[in-house]
Amino acid sequence: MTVHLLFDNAQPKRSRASTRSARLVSDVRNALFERQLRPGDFLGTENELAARHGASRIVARDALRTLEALGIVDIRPGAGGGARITHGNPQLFAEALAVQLELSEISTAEIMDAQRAIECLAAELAAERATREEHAALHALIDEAHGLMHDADAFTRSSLRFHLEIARASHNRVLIYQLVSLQHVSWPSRNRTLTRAVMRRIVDVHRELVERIEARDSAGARDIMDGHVRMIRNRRVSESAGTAKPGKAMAKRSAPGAKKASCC
Amino acid sequence: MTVHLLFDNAQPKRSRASTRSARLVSDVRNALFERQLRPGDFLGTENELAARHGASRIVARDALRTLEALGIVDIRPGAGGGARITHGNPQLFAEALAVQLELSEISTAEIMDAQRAIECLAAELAAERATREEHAALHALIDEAHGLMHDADAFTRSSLRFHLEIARASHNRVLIYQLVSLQHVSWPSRNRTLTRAVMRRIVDVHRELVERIEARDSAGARDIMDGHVRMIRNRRVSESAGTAKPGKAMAKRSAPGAKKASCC
DNA sequence: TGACACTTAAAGATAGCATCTTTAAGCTTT
DNA sequence: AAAGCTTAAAGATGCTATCTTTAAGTGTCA
Repeated sequence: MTVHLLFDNAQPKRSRASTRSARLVSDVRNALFERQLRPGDFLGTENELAARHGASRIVARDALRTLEALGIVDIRPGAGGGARITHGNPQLFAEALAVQLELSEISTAEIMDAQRAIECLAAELAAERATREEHAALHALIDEAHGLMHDADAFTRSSLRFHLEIARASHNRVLIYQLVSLQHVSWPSRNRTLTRAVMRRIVDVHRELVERIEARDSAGARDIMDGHVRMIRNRRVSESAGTAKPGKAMAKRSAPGAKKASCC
Repeated sequence: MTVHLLFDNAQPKRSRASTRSARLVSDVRNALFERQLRPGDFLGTENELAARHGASRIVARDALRTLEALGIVDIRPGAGGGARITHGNPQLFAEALAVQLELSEISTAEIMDAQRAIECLAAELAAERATREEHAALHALIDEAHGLMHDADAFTRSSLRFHLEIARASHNRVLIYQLVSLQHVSWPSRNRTLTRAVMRRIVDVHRELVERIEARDSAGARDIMDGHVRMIRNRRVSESAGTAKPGKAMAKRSAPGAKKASCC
């Protein structure tokens, strides 16, 4: 793997790349990509790290805060504590994507298109690979949604779980990670303009989708999912058209005298 | 947006969620999702943040290290410096995904499947939306690759840029972000077992792909990309089968006496 | 225009206290 | 003697305070 080589020239501007803590972070990350460090390995305590690098505790602390935020290490206080390399944490990654999409001011349409790509493949692979247990789980979620048609919010959440379960049935963790991320930014958790008729149609489509998956009809599953997500996309886009995002005009360049933070 | 609501119950264990710096981070992130803070806004200096929260400078410093790692703020020293909300940074997000995939010990096959989903949609959308300039850029990259067939490494890098250019032509930034991320972990930057015949076939496929894109044939473009990425996937999987990853057996649980870091 | 000093703010160092967690010793009970 | 509970000690981060050094703008004066 030569991943770090690709990243090294993408460091923040200039100054931050040359601080001692940034170098420490870089060392750890490179060691990780070179497989010299593996999940679960003990990295050291603040004082050990500082001593090993001939720096003060502040430097080690800064580096650990960064590594922690990147989801690379897990820090525990107390005897036997210290920093350890974590096992993966999808949630954290989902958050990173959500933040970046927010900061980049990306439109709902773009997000939903990407979601379509993920979900179509998930359906396709689920048809090829889903187990009997996963088939049963999907049926259970359909029944659950069917029983929640009186509560639009609960119905939406159940439907969200259904889509996620299909990704699980694809047995591809990358798809799961990406879907979790995109759902976080694209699915409103409440008050959709959701009529009873729409709910019924959604349940029908879900049911048909599971039929194709059980029949191991990957092309059919993909097609149904494609149409389904396109429908969702169009609903979302027209909904968010009302609550138009503040355009770039509001996001003033950081000129001298830019808006001061009144909160935080 | 109610994104933060979804995340709040996904905080790290327990201890770190209740520190002063973690609360400060949380405040800023929530303000961001609630649109009280926008890219470019000035957040304050270490001392200002500390004073505003009635904490010491170290607390503000810890929080800023975390926010910086999350790609939320940009910090500059000197007069007129301090912390500002960044505009999006795709690179940083790509890195986050690369790290998580590494830590989760995900297989090449999983990554390449996900990449197929992304690239197929990119091809489809590129066929619908690409401009004349983007058509020209694609042609230029094909010519470039054609002239680099004597150098397998350079050919590979050029080919990588070609795929990325198609994502750009899709005019969907989410697809671009995701492709950049996946390429970082899936594409070897050198010494593939790349024969002249394979290179020629790749150039041919790329050329055909651009033809379909120019003809606005989205289904055709998707089909070609699908087959192309499947081929790449199979090559990668068989290549990585030789250099088998160290299995979970090596990643010992952080038992007392787990491997000590010899580096970093 | 260019060199130089001044100001601002982060980077880094040092010392110390506070607080929380885990470990382990010691005691009790069965 | 073994199991379980209590408690004390040790270990590590959390937080504070103060200081020096370095980097980045800004303005001044030649």
